[in-house]
Amino acid sequence: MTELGDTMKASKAPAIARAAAVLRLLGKRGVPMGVQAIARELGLVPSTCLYVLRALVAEELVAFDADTKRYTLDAGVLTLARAWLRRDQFNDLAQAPLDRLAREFGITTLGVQVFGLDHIIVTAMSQSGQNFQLSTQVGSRFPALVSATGRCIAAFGNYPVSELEPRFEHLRWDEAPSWQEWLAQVEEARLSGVAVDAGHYIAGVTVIAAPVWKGGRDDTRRPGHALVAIGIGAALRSELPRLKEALKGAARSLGEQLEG
Amino acid sequence: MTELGDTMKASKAPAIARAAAVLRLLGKRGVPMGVQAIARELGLVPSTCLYVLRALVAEELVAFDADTKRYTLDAGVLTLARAWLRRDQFNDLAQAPLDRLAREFGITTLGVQVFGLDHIIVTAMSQSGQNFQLSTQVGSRFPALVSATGRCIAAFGNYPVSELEPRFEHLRWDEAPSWQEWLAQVEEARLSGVAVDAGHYIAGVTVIAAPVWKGGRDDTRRPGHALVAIGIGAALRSELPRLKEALKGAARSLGEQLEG
DNA sequence: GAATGTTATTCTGTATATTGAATGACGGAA
DNA sequence: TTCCGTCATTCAATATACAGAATAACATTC
Repeated sequence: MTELGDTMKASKAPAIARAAAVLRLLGKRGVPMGVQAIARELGLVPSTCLYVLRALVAEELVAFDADTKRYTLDAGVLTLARAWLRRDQFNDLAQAPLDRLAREFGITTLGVQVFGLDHIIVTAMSQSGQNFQLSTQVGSRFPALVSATGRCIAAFGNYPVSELEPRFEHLRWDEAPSWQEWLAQVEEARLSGVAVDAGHYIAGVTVIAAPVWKGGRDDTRRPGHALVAIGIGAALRSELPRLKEALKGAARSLGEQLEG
Repeated sequence: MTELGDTMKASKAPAIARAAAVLRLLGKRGVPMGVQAIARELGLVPSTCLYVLRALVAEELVAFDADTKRYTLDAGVLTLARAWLRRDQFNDLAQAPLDRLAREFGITTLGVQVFGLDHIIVTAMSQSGQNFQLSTQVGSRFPALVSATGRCIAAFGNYPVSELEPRFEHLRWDEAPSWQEWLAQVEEARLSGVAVDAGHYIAGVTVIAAPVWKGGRDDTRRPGHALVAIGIGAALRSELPRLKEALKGAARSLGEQLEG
């Protein structure tokens, strides 16, 4: 599409951009797809698409069913992911405090990695086993500015308002806040060091996020990660102040441990 | 290197083979690496390697530290893996019986995907929480012919002996069986429908593997998956016959459910 | 401070990956 | 059956990604 075209033309290895686009498409769709369908969707020439697919099959990143001539993701992607999980320092260090918080407060906690104003990816998760819990999966992507992490990124990223507003407009919420409300909440997050989403993103669910800076807090740089706590709003209310402090503390000490 | 050269020259999209090789290298090493080091290791020209890396960074599959000029895997690989896990039919269906077996026998169970005679990848795992357990991680790769899965693949894959022997020679075992012993064990697996490795691969540990055929057993095709049970040899002895039957049954019924 | 070994990066001609049209292969409709 | 549309795949011409040398930016060592 147009987005693919941009990343491709700039690069000196456009095949890689195409390959990544194919992998992501196959991941998103989930259903086995034929060459033509993939090519059409991505705006690729069918023959080129075929070569890309063949190369990916050779690498075991894509599986090919010779009978139906359909392609799907293959298990090779798992191997890469495992390697990443094993070596990511944030992930290693985050798991213990996330577990502790989840257990102590009976909530779900997440570690996320921030990709600018585009999106965040969940890289670690812990759930208190007791009863039902909201939960995502490791690897999930969310728009950067949504929910508590969104306010967190806005509050500590030093982005100009002109960059924030257009992105804000496109977000989906259960109970969307107004632009002015949101700005006020961002300002509050900046002052308190923790961002809160009280039922806006998902009705009845409170989300809290604290920024993590490599090597400790540094207001001149943008936080690369965040710790997130998710709980039922009603059940959380009395504990909220304590949880905010606990999350902020965990995020701070985690940041100080990062990068030696 | 030579292997990379082969897959590359055959392909009409060599950049993808290079990209995959870079990703795997970064995954294997775990440490951040510079352009030159990567290029040297893979037998690439530094400039080409640089372009590959830049493309991968643009796709968020590789992270670049501008200060140290070092590259590592990035979280994007996780997103792909998650997409794969969510829609792999074998994985979905395998988890429940794996959990059941793990709990009932107090062992670790695995679901694996077979890649010909090359290797297998662990795609699902279940551990009985009680005490210490041998365990791998989802995403791990093993040589195809090693341990119980190896005998399983040899027994049901209809491979000519001439293809098996050279690969067999290169395997690493705690207590390597002789070629003749191994062939006898393979034959036994063929007759009984389950393969057993009694302390050969890892001393003191018994591994059992049963083949899974899409759409039910079909001796004209090769099994694409297998269920594996891992337990301490001594603790398992009395239960072994029952476990073998249980694993075989689970593998059969799983195969029948696959592919609609 | 000069010299030497690194490193990452830019530059340029050419081998080649990409393209779009042509060819086959298939499946459903008439 | 024969037609038609759609599919995957091959092919030959050309735009371009790539290899290799040259450059630039470092550290380290003398």
